[in-house]
Amino acid sequence: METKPVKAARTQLDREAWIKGAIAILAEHGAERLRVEVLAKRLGVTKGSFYWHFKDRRDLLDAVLDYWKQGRIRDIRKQTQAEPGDEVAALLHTIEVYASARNRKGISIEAAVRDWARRDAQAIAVVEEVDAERLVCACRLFLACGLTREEAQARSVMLYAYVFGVSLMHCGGFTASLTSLKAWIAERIAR
Amino acid sequence: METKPVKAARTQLDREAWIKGAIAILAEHGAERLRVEVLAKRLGVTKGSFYWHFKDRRDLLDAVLDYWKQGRIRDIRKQTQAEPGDEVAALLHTIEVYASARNRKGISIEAAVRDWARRDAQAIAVVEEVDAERLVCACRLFLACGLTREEAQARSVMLYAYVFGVSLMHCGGFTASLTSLKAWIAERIAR
DNA sequence: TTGTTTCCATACGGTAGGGTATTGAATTGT
DNA sequence: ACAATTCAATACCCTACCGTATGGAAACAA
Repeated sequence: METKPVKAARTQLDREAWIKGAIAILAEHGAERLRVEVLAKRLGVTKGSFYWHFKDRRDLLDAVLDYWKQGRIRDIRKQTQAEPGDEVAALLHTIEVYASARNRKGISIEAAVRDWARRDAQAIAVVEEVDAERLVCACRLFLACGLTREEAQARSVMLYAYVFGVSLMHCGGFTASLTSLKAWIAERIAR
Repeated sequence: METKPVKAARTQLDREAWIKGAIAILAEHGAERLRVEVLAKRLGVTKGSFYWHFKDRRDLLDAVLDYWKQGRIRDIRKQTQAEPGDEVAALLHTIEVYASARNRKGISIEAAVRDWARRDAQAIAVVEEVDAERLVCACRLFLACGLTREEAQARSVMLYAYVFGVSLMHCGGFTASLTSLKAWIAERIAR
């Protein structure tokens, strides 16, 4: 159920393979438990290999952060480009992406990075960059809907605060109607 | 700057003193780094003492969770009792509490527990109980404002998702107007 | 006074993990 | 073919912890 050494038809490992493995552990166990020996075991090698690709553990962590940042910014730009008239749909889609069950992995990574950013300076910097990109892109969509700059900014902050917040809530009592509740909320934020 | 052994005029340590120290570490470094030797050093004793008060580390963690749960539920009930007509004020006050700079400690603990609840079963259970209490209390206020049950539930979820989410965002670009943005958002959620 | 209880210190064994040094094997270049 | 490069295994050392065993000192009780 865990730590399955992916002994598959292995070619050599490159830096990116290590980073992807690291992100998997990050999502499952958090940055604190992202250890090089554990990661090596998961990749089916020993840490002797790790220290050929990376200077030390910190080097890996920085690489993970950078990799994540690039991916986020790419996705955000893609999600928020909308034909005139489709802006609300793009906003609703953005909200839906973060609530979607098929995006569990991405949400786990997001949560892990954000928690990481509560203590690590480098993680803070990366999260700030990604958040800035998100807010700018969402803001552009709201402006295209004819809102004032102030309201567009406020709604952008509200949108992302909501999607991040709801991902770490445990609303067991409301589970029955949760889907329709979320739809109601999305409408109130985006429209 | 850290790990200052509080060697103050020490009486004996009781269970609660250990729990309070543990919560301080939890807020600063997260549950993962809440270690008994570190905690003991912070309290100016050795772990020999710890294992007199607690069976093991897990025993401490459970005690911390229970202590936090009781405190949260007490505060929530206090914050959400409002005279008829003051419901909106109570809701706005609730939002403000979680955004307040003078509540940094409480917010740190909240974030640490929520991250903890992404892996630990006991933490999940506690967060579920606390969230349920929060949602019920907020819902009651919204209902008193004359909203439908559906809308009251949706707004409650939105309220708490927002306050938790905004606490872990890094909206550097919008810092200038952030205060007024938050006020706008609070109005839109509570009114 | 003399147990007894309470709280803490010391010492110990055990595991996990970071980082280094060295060797070895496979691939690639010439 | 053979040297250089690339990637990985092994063997170490060292630190941080968890948990236990045991002893000691102070407070309290008889």
